[in-house]
Amino acid sequence: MGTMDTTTPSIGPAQRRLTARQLTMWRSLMDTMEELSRRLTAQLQQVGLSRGDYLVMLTLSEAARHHLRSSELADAIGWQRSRLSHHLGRMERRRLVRREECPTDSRGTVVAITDEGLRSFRLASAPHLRAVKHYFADALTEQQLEELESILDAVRARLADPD
Amino acid sequence: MGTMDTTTPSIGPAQRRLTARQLTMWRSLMDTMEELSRRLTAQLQQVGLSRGDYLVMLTLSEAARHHLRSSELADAIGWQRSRLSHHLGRMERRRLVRREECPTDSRGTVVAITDEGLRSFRLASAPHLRAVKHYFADALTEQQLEELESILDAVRARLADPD
DNA sequence: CCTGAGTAATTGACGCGTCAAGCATATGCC
DNA sequence: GGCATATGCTTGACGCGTCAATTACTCAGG
Repeated sequence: MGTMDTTTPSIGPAQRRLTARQLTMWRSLMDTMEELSRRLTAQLQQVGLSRGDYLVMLTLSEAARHHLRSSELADAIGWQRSRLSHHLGRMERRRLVRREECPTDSRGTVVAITDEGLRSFRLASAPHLRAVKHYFADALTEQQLEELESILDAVRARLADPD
Repeated sequence: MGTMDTTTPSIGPAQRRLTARQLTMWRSLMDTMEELSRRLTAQLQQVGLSRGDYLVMLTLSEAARHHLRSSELADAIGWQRSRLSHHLGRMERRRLVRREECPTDSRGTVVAITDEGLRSFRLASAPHLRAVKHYFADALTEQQLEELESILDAVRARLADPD
């Protein structure tokens, strides 16, 4: 139970258990990210959009002719179909997007951003990016940004690993 | 609008706008954290607990006599009261916690973890910590952990800043 | 053609989180 | 004491996210 573990001769994963330091960092990471996320959400909410709304409209606004197949949109933003369906339903009620039949596959749906949606997105965009810059980009040095990149790569490698 | 901005003589925040690199890192950070969070949630779900359940029970299990005032619990885990109320309601239905009148302030509530809750928490704990170790701690070098610490400090400083 | 397997998207149920409103009790001030 | 105000907690409404089930269509093989 002590810090030194005589049963594992320091091969493989450093220790069998998390060190106090690792655990602290983990909690800190979670806390910080959650607060950051809350802050960004609150910022967007001031113009009446959620983070999901923003992401959907960003993707649509960048797409050719401002529309995408529902499944392409889901893949682009990494959402499950059902999540997207629910979200589009809510967005459609607010006239931010429109759903149309897909001409090439009658099972499919094409999602388009409306003029109103585009206006709303453009209005939200500048303050949102400013907030990201303020809380994230301006907080870090170029050096730290690089370090973060390698940290995220390392974690993503773990997530991608089949084991 | 180009990359070089002649109006700001490179003082203050490096650029007026986010660089492509910063924006990419931001998206990467968000994506990675969300996936990490999903993974941890799924892991806990295998033993029938949510992340919230785990956090609440962890805190209670560490408290003197396994109980806390509702507001102390909320502060300890950084939740709003209403969130905690809702969550405790759900946990109480599943007999993981119990709410009792506070003897010193009749407005107050004391929350205690039940035996069943404690059993459930202990059962969940080892695999959960193993997952945190696997996806997070083992992915990073000691060096990276230090870098992450300073990165998180920098962001937290921004979040704490009044402006 | 017709059938069966696969695919696109939606739906319903339910847990979760936030906001605003509400209720009961405590407390400071006259 | 009695009132205003503050505090501790709960509630209801509603947006959000996941899972499992469902509907509607496509398409390959016979």
